[in-house]
Amino acid sequence: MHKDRDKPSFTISEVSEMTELSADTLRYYEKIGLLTSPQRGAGMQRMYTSEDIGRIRFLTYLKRTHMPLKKIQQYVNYYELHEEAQCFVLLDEHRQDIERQLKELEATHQLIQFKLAHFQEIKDGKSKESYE
Amino acid sequence: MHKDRDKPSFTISEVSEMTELSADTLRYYEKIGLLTSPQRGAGMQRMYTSEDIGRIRFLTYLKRTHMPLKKIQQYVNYYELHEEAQCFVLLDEHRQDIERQLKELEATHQLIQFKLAHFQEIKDGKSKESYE
DNA sequence: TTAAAGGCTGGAGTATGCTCTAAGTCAAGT
DNA sequence: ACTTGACTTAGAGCATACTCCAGCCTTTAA
Repeated sequence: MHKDRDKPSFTISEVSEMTELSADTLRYYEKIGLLTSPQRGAGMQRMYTSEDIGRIRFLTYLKRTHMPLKKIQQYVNYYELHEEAQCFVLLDEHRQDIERQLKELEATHQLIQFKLAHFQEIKDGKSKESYE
Repeated sequence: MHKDRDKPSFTISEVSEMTELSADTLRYYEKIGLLTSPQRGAGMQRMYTSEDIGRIRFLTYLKRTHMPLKKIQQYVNYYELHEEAQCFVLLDEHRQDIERQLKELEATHQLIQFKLAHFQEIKDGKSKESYE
């Protein structure tokens, strides 16, 4: 990290470590428009600000909940154009999708607990010959 | 569906409709070993039993909660070999993964609710110029 | 001054999970 | 007899999301 009386800035490998995204992935996200190009330093090196990192963090929240990169891209686009109504729509759709995912995860979680109990019984020898 | 005093059996297109998987996907799952080959009828047509459909349903629970097909394949393999201990391990790993996913979804759900409220305020004109 | 470390670009390659196509078989209805 | 429609196969193609590579440039330390 580089400081000298300006805003702190970070190299790609520092950001990579902080965000757990590879440098390649960070460059890829920039290429496809998920991240705005950061400032460049000596020799064209990317210099990320804390704000850039905040955006990356938000983006990874969306990504980890399976928002497709194309949709994140649209969101970023609208955000940049200050089209809040569109941003709202996209985020609200994703909220609904998250709620659907929660339901599926909960249902499957139950089912798996049930199956695990079943295998546990077999392990304990409580039911020698009962396969479903 | 076909009945004539035997067990009921279903064609691939019937199963496709019931499970919301395309016929191509069903054949693909069979090819990679996620599904055991069903009985064949006249002209080599697949004849799925209710039990087959039960397996497909279980498999889609796993798939919808992001268990990789390779891992489902391993599970099916161990299941067929009656290696319950291995089945247990794989399912328990997936249970942990589901719990991780639930946490991430819940965190992101909160974050999005917050952002949505923010966009709502902008829409209502309550905060004209505040971008984060 | 030179060599190692780290970054740059464009583009090719990979993994996953389907999805589609071509060419053929079979059974039933007209 | 012949057409229609649903099925079969092997294999090619596609979308998504990376991941890696070659070849080059700059900075820094020895």
